[in-house]
Amino acid sequence: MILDRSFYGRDTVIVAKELLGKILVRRINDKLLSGIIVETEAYRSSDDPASHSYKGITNRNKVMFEEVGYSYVYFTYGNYYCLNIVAKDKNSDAGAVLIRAIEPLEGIDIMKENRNKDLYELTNGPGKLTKALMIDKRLNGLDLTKEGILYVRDNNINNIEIISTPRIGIKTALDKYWRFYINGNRFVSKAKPKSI
DNA sequence: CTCTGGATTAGCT
DNA sequence: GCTAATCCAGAGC
Repeated sequence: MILDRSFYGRDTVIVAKELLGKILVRRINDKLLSGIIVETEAYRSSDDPASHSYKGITNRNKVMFEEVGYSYVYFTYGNYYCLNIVAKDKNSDAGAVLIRAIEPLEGIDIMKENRNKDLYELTNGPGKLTKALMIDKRLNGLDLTKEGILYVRDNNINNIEIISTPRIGIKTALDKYWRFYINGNRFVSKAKPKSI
């Protein structure tokens, strides 16, 4: 039921696409907060100038170089955390999938307390969903293939149409269409890539 | 040690 | 559509 290590041990771009429709689960004490992943981006390694791991290993990005299926949480723009899941095939030294948006399922009341916003503004962006789910740097480097405080459940979804576009908020590698989202889903972020 | 800019968001025009 | 807020990581000296 929980996605296992082999799911993440494939090409980062494939995993980004296949994470759409899966369920991200965050447990806080005995409460579950969850949502369907509706928007992702793939960030690879030395072949991807937009990736944190492009120039090699640092203290911040080291989990991207380690075992797949672990969380990579980083802080940005002075206010926000972004959640990634380490994913790469065995020929690649680093890679991760950024979770950009989810569709809330369980724990919506708690998400509203955390965000003080209406339903459609709770989790429709990478910095928004981490706030809604109370994800910060303390959750960096967790094994998401175990049923702990953060994991991803499998889910059977049919008839979704996947759109790919350049990634959001970057200035390089705009020729790589490594952002994926579920067409028509209202919880996808409203951000637009620089070129499309 | 200092400086620069960011895988963003909210709020204003 | 535009931009301030906000602070840390990474790079350069």
